[in-house]
Amino acid sequence: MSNNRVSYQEVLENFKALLRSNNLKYTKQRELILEIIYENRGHFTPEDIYNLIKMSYPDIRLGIATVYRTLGLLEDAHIVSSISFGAQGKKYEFGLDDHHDHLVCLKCGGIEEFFDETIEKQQERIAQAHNFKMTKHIMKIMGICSACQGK
Amino acid sequence: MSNNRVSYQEVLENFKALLRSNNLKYTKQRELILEIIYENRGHFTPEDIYNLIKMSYPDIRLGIATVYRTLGLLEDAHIVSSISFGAQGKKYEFGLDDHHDHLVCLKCGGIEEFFDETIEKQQERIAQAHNFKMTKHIMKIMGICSACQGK
DNA sequence: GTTAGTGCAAATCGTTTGCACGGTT
DNA sequence: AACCGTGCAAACGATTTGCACTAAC
Repeated sequence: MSNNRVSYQEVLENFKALLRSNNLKYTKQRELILEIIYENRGHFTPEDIYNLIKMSYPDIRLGIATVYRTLGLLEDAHIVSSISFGAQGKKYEFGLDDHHDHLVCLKCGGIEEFFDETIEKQQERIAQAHNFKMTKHIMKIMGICSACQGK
Repeated sequence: MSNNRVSYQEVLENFKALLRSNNLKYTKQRELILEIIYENRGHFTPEDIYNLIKMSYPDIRLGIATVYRTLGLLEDAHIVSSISFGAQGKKYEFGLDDHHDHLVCLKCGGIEEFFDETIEKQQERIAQAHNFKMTKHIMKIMGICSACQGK
């Protein structure tokens, strides 16, 4: 599902251009956050990302607030997308919000992704029928994943 | 969508029986919370419910914690169901979780409900294809409702 | 040198919890 | 009388914010 075709160089250049055109500054922290989420494909909490960077780059000064601020930036720019877990916070993943959905395991917390054309089409039909201008949709199927069913 | 066929008397008796069979006590607070959410059909935050009760019954002692505790109870018993809005909390509505989904307006915060057989079926197919034991699913279509599109 | 970004700690917000008191059974 | 439920206030956990300092431009 993730967009593996885009090289990190390309992603980084895009990000730099975006920063430039918004009078924002290019900092080591911002680069590292993007790099970490690009390299370690998967779904991470802001704290996960903070810890990964602290581990990989012990000498870089970094506060959790910067991680939150940068993730907001990256999400607005559609470079990363997030999935919400209510009071338990959000998880972020690299990639544009290409309308894929999630299977969430209630036992292990693991996340599988899927894309289903039938559902996408039907959502558009429903929105139309309600005269609703859809900008986003969320679908989560929760249950027990195959790996956890044996336990 | 809501189950208007069930009378309040019936609902209340069910709730009382449930409490009895779990060695829980029947209190004025618990009754009022159920009553308020039954009477005012719609989607309410715990705070909404707290305020509604405070307004309608100024002489009843009530703490917000009791509202949270009772809503948890009612949700476990499938008497009410909730929809989550991330860090912004949950909204509760009367009625069993009969697998209906929501259209959420990003402008006015309003919620419309819908039920779609095609989507329900497709979700089951997807879960099966991933060997996933589905226990619950969430679907939210977000955008601008018809009323807000003029503004 | 100007402006934006940072870490830190304090603040926020929805929710939960410990506890002594009060109500239900 | 026994036990559960309650309100209150403090605790919580994820996130945001005010601020003085630092780094990018």
